[in-house]
Amino acid sequence: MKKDFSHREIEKKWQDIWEKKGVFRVSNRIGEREKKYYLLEMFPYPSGELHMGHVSNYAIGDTYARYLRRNGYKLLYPMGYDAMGLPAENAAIKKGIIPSEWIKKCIANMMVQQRQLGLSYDWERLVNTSESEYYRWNQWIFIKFLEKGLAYKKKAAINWCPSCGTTLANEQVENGKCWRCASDVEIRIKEQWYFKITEYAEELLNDLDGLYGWPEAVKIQQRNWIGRSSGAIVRFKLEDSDYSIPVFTTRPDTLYGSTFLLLAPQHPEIMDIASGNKEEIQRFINETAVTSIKEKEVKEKKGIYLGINAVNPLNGRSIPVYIANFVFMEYGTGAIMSVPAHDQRDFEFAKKYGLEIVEVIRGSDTKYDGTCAYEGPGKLINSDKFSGMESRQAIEEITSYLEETGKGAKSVQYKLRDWLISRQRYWGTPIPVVYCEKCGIVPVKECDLPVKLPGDVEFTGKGNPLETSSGFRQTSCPECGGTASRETDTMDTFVDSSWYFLRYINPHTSDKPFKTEEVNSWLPVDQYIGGIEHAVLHLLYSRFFTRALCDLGLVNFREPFRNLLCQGMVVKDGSKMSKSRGNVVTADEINMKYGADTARLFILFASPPEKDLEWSDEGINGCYRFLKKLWRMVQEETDTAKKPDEGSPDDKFLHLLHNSVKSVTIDISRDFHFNTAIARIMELVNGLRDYPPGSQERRMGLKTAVNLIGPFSPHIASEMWELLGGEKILDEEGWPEYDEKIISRTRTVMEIPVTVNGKLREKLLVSPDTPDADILKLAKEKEKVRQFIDGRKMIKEIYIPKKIINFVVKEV
RNA sequence: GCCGGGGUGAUGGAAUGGCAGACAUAGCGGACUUAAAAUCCGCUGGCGCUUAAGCGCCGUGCGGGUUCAAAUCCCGCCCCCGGCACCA
Repeated sequence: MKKDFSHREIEKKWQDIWEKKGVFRVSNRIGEREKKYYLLEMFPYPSGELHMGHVSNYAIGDTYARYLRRNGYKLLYPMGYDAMGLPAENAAIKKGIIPSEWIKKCIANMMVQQRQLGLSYDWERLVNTSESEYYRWNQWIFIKFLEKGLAYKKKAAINWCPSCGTTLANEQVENGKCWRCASDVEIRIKEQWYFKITEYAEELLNDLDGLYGWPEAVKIQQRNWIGRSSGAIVRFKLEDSDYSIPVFTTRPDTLYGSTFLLLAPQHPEIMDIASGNKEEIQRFINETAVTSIKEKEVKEKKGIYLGINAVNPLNGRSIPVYIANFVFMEYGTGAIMSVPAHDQRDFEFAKKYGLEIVEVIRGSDTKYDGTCAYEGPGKLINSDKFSGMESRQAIEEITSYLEETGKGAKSVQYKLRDWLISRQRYWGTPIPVVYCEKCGIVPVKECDLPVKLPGDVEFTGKGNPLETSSGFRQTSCPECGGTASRETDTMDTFVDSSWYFLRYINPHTSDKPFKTEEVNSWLPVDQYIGGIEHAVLHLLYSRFFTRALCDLGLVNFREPFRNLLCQGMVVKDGSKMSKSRGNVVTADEINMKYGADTARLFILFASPPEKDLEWSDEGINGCYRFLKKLWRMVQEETDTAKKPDEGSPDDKFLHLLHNSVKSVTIDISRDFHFNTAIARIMELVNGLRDYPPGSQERRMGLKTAVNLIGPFSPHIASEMWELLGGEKILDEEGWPEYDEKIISRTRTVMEIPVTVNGKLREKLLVSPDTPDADILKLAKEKEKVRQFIDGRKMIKEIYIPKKIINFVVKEV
């Protein structure tokens, strides 16, 4: 009799069987009676080494995948690699390895480790975004976007990461630092390519309401990021000029209190309207416009007078026009009307430059007191015919008045900016346009795609390596055939991940990105699993892409991910496990010691999936012990010559069995509470010790326990299933069923806690068919209960059937 | 500052209005063993009473409230984590 199991042997055996039999492959055709399910994990950047954070992500997905298959779903469960991006390029700079070679090795390593974890992907659908067969479709989509006006080029203030040597989208700057390398981001002016995500701002916002399967936290983050504000655009005419300056405000009710205007330093019309010292103004602009946005601290407010005044459109007052360093060009109209009495920023500015402050809103309990702005709502004062009105109403009426008199209009603005996709790096998708002196910007012809990354480049660590290729840049114009130069910017790698989930359906299709009909039949993704750090990045970009592709007629749905599970981070020493932080516990080291089955079981048992987990080996041994125990019981069982007895198993056992199956099923399917599901399986196994080897209870219970543990620890479960005489391999077996009727029929005794004034005094054991009145009577007869009710006045007798009794008594 | 999420034994966690601490880990005690490992059994929230079986009181960040009953709902506060941060 073998005592312990050899995880290495068993895991290898079953991985080979699964692969040989192609158990997890799935065809694109969905039969009429088949229930399809698309389960997806956020694909990884192939760092080359899996750590426990990855294991957590994949264990959640794979366990659920195996559960779904066993419950009759036709399951699509693919894996791929987000293989473009800076780390590979940095490796090239540091170690002189070509990125494509480097990344191939990394992917190979990742795949080996993923297989060793026993993940049940359909490997034939592998997607690698760094292959030209993938990224050519980025280029193709780019050209479609260009044709539709969804891709465009503009010169604007951009975020520049000096360490990565490239521009960044707004979403990729966190607290003024680069999301990848945490360097301070600088603001520069640069001409760059953008995707027009703002075109979908309203829809991206509104449709969040329909995403019932998404965590509220993610939806809120997206809502805040999109940042919708409604208000009015008000035009301020300049004195002695035909110019007027439009400003956006959410508080038209404060318009009478507007005593100056502020323009963003980058405002394009400054030099046309300024009449002060232009040199000084230019100096101010230079100082403030291009700067670092490193800040937790709010910068000191600074401004400069333009030497010109505007007219307040309501009261005709002459008000000065300034430039101010805290006004954003990218938001609203790049100009604001300042109401110092009712906006703290304007208040500070007014104090600094000695500008007039006029109170126009008076709140009921707080109001403007001269020390700081009053920003709340209230009754209007000093506002002509609007005086006395409440803010809410005044906003409406003043806006209508502005519309009637042609001085303004209702307006909605968003914080969301267009997605800057240009990157000055090599290891990304070349943007497929050329610059022709005669024809201007010309897209590469579809038939000439892909524009491949050239091999003859130098990685010096300075500048864009693409510019060092001798042949890449020089090309001919697709329109006129004349000499032209190729764009050397590549795309943000978030472009790759914005549609990879569609490519899994047709990973090898070479004449289009994917087959629309098949994609429509599988998508949206039924369950997506990934980290919350992508709440606004990848998840917002993908929602935008899906809509844009829908409007291009390429898909027929607008939301890509129906349900979203954000798993918690695996944390070590206080920060997220990652190779760059050097705090990883690798999947390999855990795997060597305990095996994949234990590693998976433990990480799922340690906490519910959405919670962060501070990694610790403490406890993993418990899961290892549990599997060993189960294994030993199965060995005992197969060693027993005795045939299981006939007749029906005892009620206590049946109750335990069916209840266990029920709990495990509910815990997995309702809310991914794998930790409690595993606890229930442990209880079942512990309960089986009451029955001797060879008894039918033991035999039945073991089979069920092995079956239930299958999704979590698939190798050893498959092996045990075989040992127990399972005919099919476990992953092709059905999921155990439970019978609610058996659960209630076999409930032999009911334990009813009896409390007096809410304090537990006794537990009453009764048969489940005892009438309620008798239960109360029995409870009152109990010695322990009488101690607390005798001689006192009974106020109330509460019996919540099958749950609890509470007697409310009063001292007399 | 604003918006989220959270705070339960020594530890990971369970319980979402009805027995607080399931299931584990760690610890302690015992069995087996020459010994250790492995395995198995028992105990394990705090305080107090009791020779003992047992019993009582307290206890889910803090303070109040609702309720027959609160970790769970409501109000106020403290602390931790995450996101946003001069967006007019």
